[in-house]
Amino acid sequence: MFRELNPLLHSELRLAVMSILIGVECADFVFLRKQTGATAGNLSVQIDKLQRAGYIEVEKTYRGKMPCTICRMTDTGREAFAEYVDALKSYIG
Amino acid sequence: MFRELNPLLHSELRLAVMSILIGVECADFVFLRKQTGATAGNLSVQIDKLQRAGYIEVEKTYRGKMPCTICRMTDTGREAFAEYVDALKSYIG
DNA sequence: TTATTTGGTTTATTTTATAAACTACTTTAT
DNA sequence: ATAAAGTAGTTTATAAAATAAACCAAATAA
Repeated sequence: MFRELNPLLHSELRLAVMSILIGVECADFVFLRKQTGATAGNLSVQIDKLQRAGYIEVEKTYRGKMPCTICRMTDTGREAFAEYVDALKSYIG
Repeated sequence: MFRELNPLLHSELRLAVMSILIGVECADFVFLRKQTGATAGNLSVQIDKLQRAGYIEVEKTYRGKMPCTICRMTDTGREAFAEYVDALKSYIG
């Protein structure tokens, strides 16, 4: 009856990050922070979890002299997101 | 951009309970347990939280000699659920 | 009558989310 | 040149949540 909700995606902030990344080629830390309104610490932790799960790739570069963390979704991430959205529908119709 | 997700509803089990209750007049503990596959302890705790939030009403009766806990959604619950579902759409399109 | 099952609740433990504090710089002002 | 303030994060500590394990009271079955 109810499909299981991937706990890695069933988190407001991680879901927001994935929701952004699914629509763009990539996004940096600052952009994600502004779009989500999250604190830097929270965002840092959640990005890490998504990366460890293989849902996103994280590239550490510099923009000028400033550090810049770029995130992009992986195919695995896309699949997981699609499945999560589908599973959600078993709850909210 | 992203609407806030009511943390009381953003929980797999509580969401499942609400999802069941929105479709029926009422449902008892045993039914909810079977439909959700949750443990009794977990279900007990989550029903309590939904009740305290005013999202469901809980009636303690007996079916024959056996205790029977009947749950039904309140108007407040219906509103909260509708808003939650709506907010979710800002994430999953 | 003594298990076993049913229908739960309570308490303890683990996991998760979040905030606070910190690091390593860069930029601006003095 | 130096101090103060800002940027881009990470790490660590704390609060909150989910879950499991243990328990209880009554009913039923052996």
